[in-house]
Amino acid sequence: MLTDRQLLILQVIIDDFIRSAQPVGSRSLSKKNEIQFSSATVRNEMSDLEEMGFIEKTHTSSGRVPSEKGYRFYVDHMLSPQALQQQDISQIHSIFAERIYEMENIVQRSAKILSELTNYTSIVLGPNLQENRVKQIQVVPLTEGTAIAIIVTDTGHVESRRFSFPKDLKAEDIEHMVRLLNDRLVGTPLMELHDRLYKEMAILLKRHIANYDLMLQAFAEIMNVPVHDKLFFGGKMNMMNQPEFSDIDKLRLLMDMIEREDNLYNLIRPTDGIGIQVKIGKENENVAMENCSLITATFPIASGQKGSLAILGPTRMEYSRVISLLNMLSGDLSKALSDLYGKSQES
Amino acid sequence: MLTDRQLLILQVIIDDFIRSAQPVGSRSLSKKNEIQFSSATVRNEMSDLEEMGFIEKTHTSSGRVPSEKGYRFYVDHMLSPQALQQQDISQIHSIFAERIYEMENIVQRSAKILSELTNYTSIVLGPNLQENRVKQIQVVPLTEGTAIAIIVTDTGHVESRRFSFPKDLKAEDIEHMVRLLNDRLVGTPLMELHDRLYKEMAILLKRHIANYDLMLQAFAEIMNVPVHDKLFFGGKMNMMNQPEFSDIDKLRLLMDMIEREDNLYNLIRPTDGIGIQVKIGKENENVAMENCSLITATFPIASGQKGSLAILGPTRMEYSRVISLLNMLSGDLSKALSDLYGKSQES
DNA sequence: TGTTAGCACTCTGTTACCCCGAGTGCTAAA
DNA sequence: TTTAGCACTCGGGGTAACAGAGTGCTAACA
Repeated sequence: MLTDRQLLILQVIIDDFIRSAQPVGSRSLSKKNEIQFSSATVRNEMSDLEEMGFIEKTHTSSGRVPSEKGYRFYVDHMLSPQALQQQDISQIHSIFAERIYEMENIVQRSAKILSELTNYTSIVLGPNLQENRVKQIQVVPLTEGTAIAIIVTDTGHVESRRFSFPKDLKAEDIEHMVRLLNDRLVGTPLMELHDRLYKEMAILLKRHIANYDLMLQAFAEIMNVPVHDKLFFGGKMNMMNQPEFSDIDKLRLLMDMIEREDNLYNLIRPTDGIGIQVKIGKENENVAMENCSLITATFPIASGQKGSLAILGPTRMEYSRVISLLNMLSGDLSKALSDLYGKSQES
Repeated sequence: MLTDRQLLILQVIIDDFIRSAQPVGSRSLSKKNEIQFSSATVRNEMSDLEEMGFIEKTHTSSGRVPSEKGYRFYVDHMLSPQALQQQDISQIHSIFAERIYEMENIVQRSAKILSELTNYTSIVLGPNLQENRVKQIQVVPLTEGTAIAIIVTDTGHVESRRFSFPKDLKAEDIEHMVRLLNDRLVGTPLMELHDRLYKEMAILLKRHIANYDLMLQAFAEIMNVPVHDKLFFGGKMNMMNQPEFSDIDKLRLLMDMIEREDNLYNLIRPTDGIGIQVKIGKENENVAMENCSLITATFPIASGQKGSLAILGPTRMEYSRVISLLNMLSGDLSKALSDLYGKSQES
């Protein structure tokens, strides 16, 4: 469909525009080493490329700019997997250099490094808490009427909530209850906790504990873990440096969108497959992101869970580099998190 | 020093400028109801006020703008404690409407509400974790070579850290160690934990536990709680809406400064006294904040600790309203957190 | 002596205009 | 098929003109 020469020209146009953010003209193209024909020839080819919709003009007599279709084609067919610089590689490895045992910590550092390497905004979604299983439940009395309930999961996540209980509740009742909860609920995924508490435990508790309903209610509330997981960000402000957002209104629109986390969550939550997904401009179906591309890497974590890793940048993004970085980091993360999570499945 | 008329004019100028962000001219002033003299008279007075340094011109023939000295005078001598709107009050009370038992939760909500009410950026610093005392230490084994250590403090804060230990360490050894730690360390402020662990516990552990040094090292790391506390933000992006930051470079400078949390921490950490402190423009001694004022409210929490609550806005800030809001909220927070903290001191 | 009207002057922001440079499309020649 | 040449277009930068808002000063007034 496209001649070799057209491919070459398209490639050079996109590469150049990604670097400079300036429309690319025929004359400047013909001066490049890669391109041996005169500007007139280039002009003819550009005219064809424009007709096919791969590039467009910002006004009648301006240079050309890649269209979304152009970027799409570029990403689908013209991306040569670019070798990462040694520097980048060692930066990424530095995340895992220290022996870290907390998922949150690793994930947060990943987000930070990724945003620093790319100068874009990074978003990381760790494994789903909801699928964590209860490892141990504990209650630590704090004051006369309050205590801390602590749930430790098999992956080492600790969830704690303070709650109050009627003052006439006896300490031994609480201990008894905690024992019951542990006997019955260890191994339950957090997502089922609330239900099982009400359905299975209620009867059991009724039999053994006075005032069971208040306790039950307290616990039910504790065990209502948030519906979706925390997103970790890196370089939230980085988009400020992109010339496409020198207009403060566009910037505000985007920032507001980023802050609305549930919205963003839907955009990057793990998809069916594993691997890299690129969404360009309007493909994101969001006005605030019309000038943005979102590259998401979904990676497996032991026990069938998935994590994802995303970079939000202008459509004029360094696709090749970002994809290489994401591929590399998602591989490493996959291993590191699987280590944390997999090991603990044994027990 | 200032005549009544000059006071009046200064007041009106500042009020007007705070509202409109536009330089105020003599003609528009003389049209106001409060002001009964001609524009010429006003001009004479403004000339005097400028000579005294309370207002300044942006260029030779522009209207006047309050100077930092002007704001300072306004804040120090002309602020009439403004009654809050019922709406604001109920918004603030809504923070405490539900019975919440987590400091973090309350503090985060406070920051959010405060930023929404003011359209500025709010920063809240909760009570110092370092002064929390150990209530209970627990270890939950996770996999063969790793476990979670959990420290619960008297205020209900839960700190957890995953750590690894040599595989040949016996379960009973760990239990033994935990018992020892609890016997000796309950009641210790977190800030002393690390030291005491090394100085007092080392000898003790040596006597009772094989491989004590590895365990000790693991625990020491866990108990290294971060040096200063987490800051909670509300409306980080709100400054984008202020006309003084329509220049994206100024905005970037400010945002970078906000992200550098340790820097900010020094600006708002509790000062000697209790109450409201206003820092205007260059008084903050920070280039990024030249056009900003920072209002900090420091409030007491039971047990001699302090919290602080700050609003970062343009120098052209609604001082009166913000101060009223801060006064009110810091009172409520003081009570609420004291409740959480005070009660627990009993035990 | 304090207040005010009047006037000349100053500065900003907007609009209109011009011109240059960069780019295009088309045509005709190689 | 490629290229040189040329007419045309558009944006951006610079300048001039002008209206509007404001000031400072002077002189008159109460």
